Amino acid sequence: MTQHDRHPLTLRDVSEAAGVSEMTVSRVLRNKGDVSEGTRQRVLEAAKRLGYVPNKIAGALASQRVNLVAVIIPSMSNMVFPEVMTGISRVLEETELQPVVGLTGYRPEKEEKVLYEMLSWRPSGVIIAGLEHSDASRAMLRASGIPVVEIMDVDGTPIDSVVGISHRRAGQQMAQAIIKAGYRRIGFMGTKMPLDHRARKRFEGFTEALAKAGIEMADHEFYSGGSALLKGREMTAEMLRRTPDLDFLYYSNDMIGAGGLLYLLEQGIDIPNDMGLAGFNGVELLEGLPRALATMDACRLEIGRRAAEIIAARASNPEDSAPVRITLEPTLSLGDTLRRR
Amino acid sequence: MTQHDRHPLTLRDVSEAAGVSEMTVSRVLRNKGDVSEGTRQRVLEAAKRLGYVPNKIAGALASQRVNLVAVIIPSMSNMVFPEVMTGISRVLEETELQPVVGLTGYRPEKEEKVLYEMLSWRPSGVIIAGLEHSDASRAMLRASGIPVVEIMDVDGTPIDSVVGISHRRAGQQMAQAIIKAGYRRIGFMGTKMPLDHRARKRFEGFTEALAKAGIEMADHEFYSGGSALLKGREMTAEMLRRTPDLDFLYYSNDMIGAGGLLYLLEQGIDIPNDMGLAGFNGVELLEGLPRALATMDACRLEIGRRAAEIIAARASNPEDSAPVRITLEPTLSLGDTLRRR
DNA sequence: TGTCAGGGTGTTCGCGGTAACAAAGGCGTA
DNA sequence: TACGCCTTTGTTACCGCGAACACCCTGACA
Repeated sequence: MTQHDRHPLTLRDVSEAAGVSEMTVSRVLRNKGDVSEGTRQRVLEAAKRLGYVPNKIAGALASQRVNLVAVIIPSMSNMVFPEVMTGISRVLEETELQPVVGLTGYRPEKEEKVLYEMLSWRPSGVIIAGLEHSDASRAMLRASGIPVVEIMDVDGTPIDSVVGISHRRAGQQMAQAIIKAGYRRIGFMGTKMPLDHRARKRFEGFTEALAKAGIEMADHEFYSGGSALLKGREMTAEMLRRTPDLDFLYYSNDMIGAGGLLYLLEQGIDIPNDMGLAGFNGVELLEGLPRALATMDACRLEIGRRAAEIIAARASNPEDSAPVRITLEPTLSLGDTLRRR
Repeated sequence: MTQHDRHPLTLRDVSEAAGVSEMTVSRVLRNKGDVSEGTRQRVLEAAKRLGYVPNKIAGALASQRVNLVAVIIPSMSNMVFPEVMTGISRVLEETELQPVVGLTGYRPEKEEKVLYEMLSWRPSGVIIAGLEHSDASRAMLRASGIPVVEIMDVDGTPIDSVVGISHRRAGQQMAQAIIKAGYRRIGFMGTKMPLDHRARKRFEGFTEALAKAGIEMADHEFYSGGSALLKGREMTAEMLRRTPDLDFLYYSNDMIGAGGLLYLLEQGIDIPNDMGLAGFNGVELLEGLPRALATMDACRLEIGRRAAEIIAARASNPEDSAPVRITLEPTLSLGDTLRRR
């Protein structure tokens, strides 16, 4: 099985070993066209014996088909995108398509580079997070002529198809739920990420809804970097020192929310009566916490699934190229940290 | 910039637009060979105006060079592999190489499929988790003729290069630390993963070292699936009900350890005096916990970094093909849950 | 026995680039 | 002015495979 490091194996090597033409080998290995059972076996045996692995580069060039789907997301380290990926993979596993991930780190110029790199492999489709892209990125996507699905967010103008939730509305709904529960002195903690448009939209929706109810945000703080759990703990301590009369803390993600929750429990504060808490995302982690944190599910799995379905449908039927817009509804779960009235 | 959906753009389109040959365009876009500043500008302008993105498939076929590195790992959902990826990315970002990830779900047959798929793109190197692979996988890797780095684990026989820690020894060291601290009634909780060879080796090393000290494990339990934090909580409760006289709990990962820690704190148990705890991995998450869990850093970032360096070195200098073996030393951190004597 | 249909196999060509070499022009120098 | 050298540009021949088509052979049927 070992190569005496001659030239790399090609179809020709297999075809010679099996005593047939290259084309026949190609047909056997792709299960395309009719090949008699006898030759099929001979070819498979030869391919296996040689340890032949087809060259998809050549195949893709010849057939003008690439079974890759570019997935362009900011990061894999917070809990949200891995779950989106899971949704995508589940769907694509049923097809010939394969996801390939590119990370942008929330930076538009990196996004542009990654996109360029990805498109140069001529994928069958692109799934990309967010609706905000540089002009050049937009131009590339449009010029590529392949299906594009923008995910996570629906507040804006998509290039082609889009699957997501309205983060603005999510922020509003959370504010309404908090007000309805009777909280009035509300603090906010979140990531300092001017480029995380979805966090920004939630924040804007949140303050808007507060304003509409005649409430002004009592305090807020932004952080960046570090262990989110620890940051949540530290920021909570600091904010309560600074603004002791708060009766509610809204966190831009569940991880810092969990840090705040652990801190407050240690301080012996009565949750949710003296202090209410809420996060955002509905991460699985929360299940093990002493109290269930109020949160809002961002439909991450579903978003991935739907986006992949759109790409898969278009790949198998390129004529059907009508853009799709899917707006999912996040569900609010009150948990144990938002009192019910 | 928009295409009137004619055929996709090629070098020829750019060359005609710029009034030069295809070869010259190719040279400009790759910064290869001498091109006069005048034509260079004309070509760049034309390429930009048309929105041309080079076709790497054709380029790779012609040049027999692919700037991809296949990274084959079990999963992205536990905290360990994302950090390995970070290490890999940091190094590869300095080069022309790009990582492409494939997930195996700890299943050898999936690994084989993913590997086949990856190799069919003729990457410049392979980084693959673990030393245990199917015969077919091994054969493919060897036949590929490209650099292979097996990571995470060094207890076994590598195909080519290897970077990792000895999980067997890690288990032994933890056992020794626990015994030295005076604990005697020790329980173990971990994942039920017959295919997670590294967890198994740690467990074996752990029990071996206990045995050598004349101690038998007092209780153990394995879980699978679900929220790790919650599982840690539940298993801990159950184990203490079943075996109330335990004085130490060793968890196979930090996440279930954190669940156990939270549970025990709620129960008002004196940690680390009445009960000691330890996990494995040194995840960042732990920093926000009420107590720092004793744990052992698995050198994940460093492993990723070193593996990528090996691939990068070989890619830039293919003659230098001597296999490398790197054994990293995990550092034990006692935290607040393992008493010091 | 000749014809036709259709399964099984081979041949040709080109996908879109790049390596290697060839050619064209500009320049200094003998 | 002729020569050679260097810089810049073009030409040719693939890279490994698959689409399209050509071909051969066998068997059913008239």
